[in-house]
Amino acid sequence: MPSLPDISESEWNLMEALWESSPQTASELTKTLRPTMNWAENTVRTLLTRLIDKGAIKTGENSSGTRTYLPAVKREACVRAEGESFMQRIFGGAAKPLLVHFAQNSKLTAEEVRELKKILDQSLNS
Amino acid sequence: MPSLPDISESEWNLMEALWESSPQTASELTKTLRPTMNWAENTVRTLLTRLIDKGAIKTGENSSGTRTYLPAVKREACVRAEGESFMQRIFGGAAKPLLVHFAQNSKLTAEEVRELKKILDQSLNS
DNA sequence: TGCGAATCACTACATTTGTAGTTGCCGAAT
DNA sequence: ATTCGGCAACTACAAATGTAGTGATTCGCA
Repeated sequence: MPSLPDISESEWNLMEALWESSPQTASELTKTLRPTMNWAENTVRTLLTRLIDKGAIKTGENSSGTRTYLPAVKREACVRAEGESFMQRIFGGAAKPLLVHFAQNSKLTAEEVRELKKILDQSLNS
Repeated sequence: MPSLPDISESEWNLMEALWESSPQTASELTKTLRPTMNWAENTVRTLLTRLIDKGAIKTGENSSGTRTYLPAVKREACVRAEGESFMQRIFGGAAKPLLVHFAQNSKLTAEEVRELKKILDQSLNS
């Protein structure tokens, strides 16, 4: 178990951009994120450095010799870790209350409910 | 919308203790939390002060004139807020992917699955 | 009636996070 | 060669968080 790094909220946005498409250079990332985050490029660079320190991303180099960045951890694993941590913090680690909570607090379409029920079933016999 | 305060992880533990039983004095809380957190009483007091500043708790006084603390916000509301924020951060605000994720990553008993399905149904017609 | 324990109000201090700014270097276009 | 725009390395700095320590008050008890 590589024991995943702790990714902060701002950092998470960066990671999403990289999970979505990588490698990217710092300036590419800045442009990618501009619509949502509107960060200065230096902000992006700082976050990149921190993510490298944390071991969440690695670097490479593109054809023109510019440094590129790419994830060193899988999104799914990070999502699981975040989910675990959240479930622990708020629901004492119990999945059912969590599921009940979100089921009750969300408006779902009939179709979504159908899908979810199917998944619930699969979470049993498989 | 009272716009709930931002409660940190350590603070959340304190809140849980108060939601569980209140009012409590600082030293009572310290004892209550000792098994789980093992905090110095001053740590508890600092957190209490911060929670007051944030408007998450209020104070009273017990029969012997010692200050007591009690929640100023409802647990359910805070859970909803935390849940919203988590769902936003990790699942882009979409409930279905979140539910799918936790449904897939949890081992549930047949009974729990039954219950959840019922709740999913109710989340529709009501 | 001074003392030790409990209660408070302040202060402390390292980390983490959010969000940049500053400086130095390098290569391509005047 | 000068110059200017990227790129990279460092530095900055305030707010939030985790986790106490110190000093002043007070109140029951020896």
